[in-house]
Amino acid sequence: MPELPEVETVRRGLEQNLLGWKIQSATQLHLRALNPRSEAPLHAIAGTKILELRRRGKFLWFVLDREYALVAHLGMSGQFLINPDHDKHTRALFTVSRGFKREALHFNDQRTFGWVSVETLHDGIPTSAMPIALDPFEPKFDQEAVITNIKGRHVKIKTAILNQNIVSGIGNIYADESLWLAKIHPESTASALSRTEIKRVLDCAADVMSKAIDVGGTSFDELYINVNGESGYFDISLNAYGQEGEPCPRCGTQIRRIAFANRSSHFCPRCQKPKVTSK
DNA sequence: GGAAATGTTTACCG
DNA sequence: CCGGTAAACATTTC
Repeated sequence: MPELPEVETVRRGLEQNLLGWKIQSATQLHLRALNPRSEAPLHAIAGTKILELRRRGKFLWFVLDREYALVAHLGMSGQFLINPDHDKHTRALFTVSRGFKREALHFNDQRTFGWVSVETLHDGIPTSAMPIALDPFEPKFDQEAVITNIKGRHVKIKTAILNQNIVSGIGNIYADESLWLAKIHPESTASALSRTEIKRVLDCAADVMSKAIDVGGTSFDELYINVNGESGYFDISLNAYGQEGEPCPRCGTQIRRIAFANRSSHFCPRCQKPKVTSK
């Protein structure tokens, strides 16, 4: 469940189910399941208690009653499942307990781009998330600074908002949805946009992701589900992403799909006119 | 068989 | 060194 709203959905699910629980065992089952930059083997967190579940952008971590935190990035297909009825693609396995209760927490990941790691915290942030920018929902998110940063770049606006070092949490779905809502063409040059337009994109991103969180994120299939296996419902609210050929909900013009960085961009050719400068 | 899929890292270039 | 771009990573499905 990969973008900010899906990661937040997982964070809430873990929080509701496992806060205060003890991690009895932590086992790595796949070579790539542990981030190479992990500061300790996975079993180093055995015996710890889960105090807090935190998130920045797409990074998720368990605060424990020990020096180390359990950090996770879901990549393209990672998921946390509590007592699933299958072992499909389980890359790491945790046994958790509270009193006499005992449950299995699976980290599953079909495409193995996701990972877990054991890391120290620095001012509350794990080492691997240090270079990651704040996401739009953090109280200290400095929108003015982000606008200035984006305005100074000679890249497509979509590239800028996907850059996790500028603003974190936005992925391909919510980038397309944010730009559609803001009426900005994904290939517009960032520096060619006004501060007002860039602000609109950021405001729309927060708006879209907030609404997605409210309904449990976007689930197209079984790959993107909550810790209890439930799907999110935001897919029915998508206006641009995956809507090629469908009428734009605003003006009726057919949504167009174009290639973008080994993937796709979806936009309304009438509502979203490109604003481009060569250099 | 080719293309595409909700992500990040790395090498490479000017 | 910097900013920017493109390929690579792995697996599955259409």
